[in-house]
Parts: sequence; structure tokens; C-alpha cells
Amino acid sequence: MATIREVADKAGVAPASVTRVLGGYPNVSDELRERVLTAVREVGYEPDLVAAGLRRGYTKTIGMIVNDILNPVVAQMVDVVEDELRVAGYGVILANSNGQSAHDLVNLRLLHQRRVDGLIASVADDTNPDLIATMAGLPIPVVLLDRQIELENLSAVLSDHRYSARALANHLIDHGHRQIAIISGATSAYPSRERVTGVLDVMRERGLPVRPEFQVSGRGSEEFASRSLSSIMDQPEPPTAIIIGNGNTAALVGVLHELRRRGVQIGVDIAIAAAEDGPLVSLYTPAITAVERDIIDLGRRAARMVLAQLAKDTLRAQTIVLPTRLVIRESTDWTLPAPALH
Amino acid sequence: MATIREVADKAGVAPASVTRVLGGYPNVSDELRERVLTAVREVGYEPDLVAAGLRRGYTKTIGMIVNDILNPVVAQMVDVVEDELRVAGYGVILANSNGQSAHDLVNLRLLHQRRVDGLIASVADDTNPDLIATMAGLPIPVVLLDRQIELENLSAVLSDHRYSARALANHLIDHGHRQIAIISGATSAYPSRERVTGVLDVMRERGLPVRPEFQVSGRGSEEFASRSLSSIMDQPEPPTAIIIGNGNTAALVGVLHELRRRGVQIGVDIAIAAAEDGPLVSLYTPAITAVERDIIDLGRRAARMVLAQLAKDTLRAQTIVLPTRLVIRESTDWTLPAPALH
DNA sequence: GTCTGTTCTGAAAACGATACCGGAAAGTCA
DNA sequence: TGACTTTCCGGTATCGTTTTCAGAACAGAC
Repeated sequence: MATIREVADKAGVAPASVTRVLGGYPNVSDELRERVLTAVREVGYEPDLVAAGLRRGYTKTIGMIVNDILNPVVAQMVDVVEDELRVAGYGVILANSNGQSAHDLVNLRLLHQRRVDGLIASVADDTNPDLIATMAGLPIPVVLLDRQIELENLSAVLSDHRYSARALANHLIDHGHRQIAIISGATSAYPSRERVTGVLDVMRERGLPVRPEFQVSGRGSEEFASRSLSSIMDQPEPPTAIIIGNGNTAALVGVLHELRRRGVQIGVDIAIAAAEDGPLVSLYTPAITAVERDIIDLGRRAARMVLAQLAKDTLRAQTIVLPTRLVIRESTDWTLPAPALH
Repeated sequence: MATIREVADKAGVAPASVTRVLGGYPNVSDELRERVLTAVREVGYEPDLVAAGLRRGYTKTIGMIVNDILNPVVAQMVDVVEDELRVAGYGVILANSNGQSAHDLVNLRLLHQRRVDGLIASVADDTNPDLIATMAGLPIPVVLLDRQIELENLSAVLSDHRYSARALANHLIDHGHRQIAIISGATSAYPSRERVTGVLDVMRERGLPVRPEFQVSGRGSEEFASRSLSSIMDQPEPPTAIIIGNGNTAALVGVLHELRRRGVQIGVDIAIAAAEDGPLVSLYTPAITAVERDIIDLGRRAARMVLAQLAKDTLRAQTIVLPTRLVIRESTDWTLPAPALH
């Protein structure tokens, strides 16, 4: 592997001059620039960003921690972040925690040891005290992506999940539902936490019973979702509406499979709503009510926020909240007949 | 940020001893190890992997180039690769090319400059001569993931797309279809190339007409897919079966939307098959025939192949092909009535 | 011709960790 | 006891790049 010194020797100049040419510094004569560039081509020189990183003190890489890359929404965030950062000259080191907070902790340490210049994090559990303590001490800009930790040095880009959860609860109640169940992801992460809070708030405000056995939260696996649904539907006086408060496709699939197996008809026997929009819910028969939000915007803002803080060395951390929108479809757009009086 | 020297000073030892303790080398007395470890804790030392990388000559990172991370199948590959490599102590730098071969080239250079120890690549265009030339010269182990380039130094893990494409074509013909169209991704990437080859081969073998206007390939966007379908269906004597030869969800969605818009009924007017299995195709009404394969296995083998080549310094490149399986569902599981004779 | 001020270039010192080398101490064997 | 091996540890060169500093070359002004 050719080094800068070989280039310098070939061109008959000092290594420093090669740096000046390649770095685009102004004080270089045309003649020297020419000599260096041809030498670079001749020896096939590729700069060593590891060595440069050590000397410079920054690496031009950003770490990205995600919860679950199998979630299409998360994949989309990764996509846009990676894209936005690449054009700014940054590489992205991706770390997936698969929903396990312990993984987040080791990933955080590893990224720090790799000396990333900044961090975009969508951790599994934003209430983990160890994680919070570690994050508080990081000497680099950190942007939380759809996660909330109250710390001076952390920025965040959030979606307003509570708003859409409230809208959904009101919509269901307006259509005659009184027994509403919610199967959500772990409430140790902001989105599910907000969704559950929003729904329960509305139910209380409108005087509806909140039955604890109708509120299940946990891992977003297919099995967990279908088991949860089962236990809920086996209760006396089962719910007439189910809210899936987990953006993961697997959770939705688990519920749909179990409903099919039981012969429960969506739009007739039961109303269903999903936490996240996508082709599966919009093309399903019947089409499923879901929450829509601009993922591209979310990811882009997170990326730009890190870049901004990196540019002007010290920039206050900030938090922004982006809107969500309820898309009503056939699965909930019908009214439950009033119960017969006895 | 604490350095190894500060730790050494605090513990009253030489920097080299700190390295020995932290690196788990055998020749260290318990007493010195103890002193070093407490010093490490006291000053809050975190090793600098950038500096270590420079000195050691390897970075403990693997580059991963992917075509389109929005494709759920690709996301799953990223997931398993990242997982497998993390437990082996490697970090993953992800680079997404969004289907553009030019991006692949810059990503390749960037990863090389970052001195990744190995590369797992699922590039946009595995026929690009520039890319092939660059890859031929890489001094690190490279494993192609579902891509095929005939070079001595490149390994590959492939799926047998041709097999399933042939099975699908035979299945359709057996059910009375004579006019079969295929909308595929760019044939400059191995999977679509193989699928198209497989289908056309079978059609020729069984003496069916291969109409060039029924064979479209290009970007896997929703718009492209629906436009392609439109132009195909507007031909005289339109096809009775459509093969979607692109694993991307967007392509499938485009076709489904357009069929809905036109009021063409799947399973009655037309047969549909998808290139890749998933919740959307299995839960759609009617359920859609698709090709299933073990993505986890694919990704895991690619990861392990890089690791193996990294472990024993020189290991011949190898290629393995993994099976695919056709899952027949309602969308094709019906027989086309014989045409009325005139 | 000297002096000042640009503009360009080279020498050398870092950045932080590791690997090599050699020396000291401790153990082994005759 | 002496010679020899083994174990442990410190000093220091080194990885490839960038940055700082100072000097060289040159021009223009007096």
C-alpha cells in the first residue's frame, strides 16, 4: 500500500506538500501540484484515513445505533441518514441492538472507542440509567432519534406519537367502542410509551374503563403479538377494538395471523389500527387504519443536526417534535352497533 | 480523553504494560495487573481504536456495501451480518448505493481508505468494468453477497434464483399460461439476471413465444413498476401471467396498485408471482405465490466467510450457492381456461 | 544594494497505541 | 555456587498523516 512518503519521493517533494495538494490548500505552485498529482496516480496512492484520523483528532465518521433494523421504518431512517452524511463526507458505522439494552451499552462503548465524531441513536431503552449516565459523559454531539432523554447535552428529533394515539382513541370511541385493547412495544422506548399514554389518557378523560389485562407491552415479535392477542381475546367481554402500538411489521403480522386463525373478521367483529403506515396495512383486505409520518424528514433532520453541531463547534442541544397523522381506513371506519339492553 | 500514558503514569508502570494487561497477554504479574486496572477505572480510560488500528495495521472493521437497504431482504442481511461480526469483535461500516453503480465506486474507495479489514458487497451492478477492476486489486478478503463476479480473489454467497425462476415458469405453463410477462429489476445485478434467464430459457424450451415487449427490467421503484405493467397490459393480446422479478417491495406495490386501478382480478383475470417472500405477499388477498429462501443463512455464511479468510491469512476464495424454494399460493394456483377456438 | 513583505516549501514534531528488544529478577539444575 | 532458562517489565521506534515553524526564494520599494 503506497504511503504519502512514496508519493513525495516520487515527486521529489516533502510529504507536507503532498498533504497541501491533496487537501486543496491555496499556497501551492501549479508546477508542484502537477508533479504531486501525477505521482499520486503513478503509485496508486489512496490516503489512509486511519492515520489521518489519529493525527487530526477527528475521524469523519458518525455512529448510528438502532433498535431494530428489520423494522422498515428504521431501515428508512438508516437509509436517509447514511445518504445525508455521505454527501457531507462522513461515513456511518452502524450498530444494531436488536431490542436489547445491554447491546446498546456495548455498542456505545465501541463507537466511542472508534472515535466517531458524532452519534445518532435510536436505542432500545431510553430509560436505562447506565445508558443515560454513559451518554451524559460523551464528549461528542449526540442526537436521539425518536427517543427521549432529558439531558443538557443531548439533542432529539421526535415524532408526536401521543397526538396520533389520542386521535385514534377518540376515533374509536366515537365509533362506539368501549372496550379497547392495546398491544404495544416495550414502553421503555419513547414511541410505545407515548402511544400507550395517549390512548389511556383519552380513555380516562372520556370515562371509559381501562382494563389492565387489555394493555400488554413487550417485544415486537410475531409470537409475542399473537400470544398477547390470544390472551386478550380469551377474556370475558373481549375488546371490540385493538390498537397495535408497535411499528414493527412482525407484531402486526402476529396479530393478523391470530385473528385469521380464530375467524375473527376485521371491520365486522373487531376494529384494528396499526402504529405505523406501510404497504402491508394499506394493501391488506380490509385496509388498515394507521399512523403516517414523514420518516425521510425525521432522519434528515437528525443527520443535519449532528452536522450542524459538528460545524460550529459548540451549539446548544435542541429537541424538535414532528407531526404525525392518522390515516383512517376500512378496518376502523365503521360503527359498532349499540349493545342490546337487557 | 485519557490516554494509555496517563494510565501508565497513574499506575507507575510503562505504557507497554498497560497494553499487556488490557490485551490479556499472559506475562503479567497479578499485582501489576491490579494496579493497572484500577488506574484504568480511575482515569476512565477508553482505548483509542484509531491509534491502535494505525499501529497494528488492521482496524477490526468490515465494510458492507448494499444495493438498497429499503428492501426488507437486504435489511435482514445487514442485520445478521452485523450481528455475526459484532460477536467476533468487528464493527461494520455500512454504505448504501441506492441502486447507483457510481455510488458503489465511491463507497468502495472510501471503505478502502478507511482501511476496513474485509468487505461484504451486494453492489448495484456486478457487471460494471470499473468496479470489477477496482475489486480485483483489493488487498483484503471480499465476499460478494448475492452477486457474481468471476475473479480469482473474490468469494461469493449466492441464491439459486435460476432454479426457482424455472420452477415458476414451468408451474405457470402447466396451468395453461402461454403469454407470460416479466417485470424485473436491472439485469445488471445477479438475481434479476438469473430470474430472467431462467424464465426465458423455460419458455423457449417449451416452445412458447418470447415477446420482447413482455420483458421489462429497470429500477425497482413503485412508479417504474406500475408504468411497466401499464404498457404491458395495453398491448394487443396482453399476458395472462405476470412475474415480478424484483425483490424490492416497492415494485410489487406498484404492480398491485396498478392492477387494482384497472380492476384486473388476480386469480381470475391474471396470475401473479413475486420474486421474494414476505408478509405482504403471504397476507395479501389473494395470497401471492413467491420464492422463499433462507436469508439468515445467506448473511451468516457471508459473514463467516470473511472471518475465516481473515483468521487464516490466506484462504482461497470460494463460491457457494444456496437453495431457493417456490411457494405456490392462490395467485397462481388456478388453471387458465383453454381459449375458445374460432 | 539593503530592507521589508509575500509566497512557497521542507524539516521535524506530534497524535496514541503496540511490538520489539534487552535487561533485571527469579527460578532450575548440576 | 555458577550457568542457564524463564518470567516479567520498561524504553523506545514505529505506523502514516497533519501541523507548526522556520527558512528560502522572490518581488517591490526605498
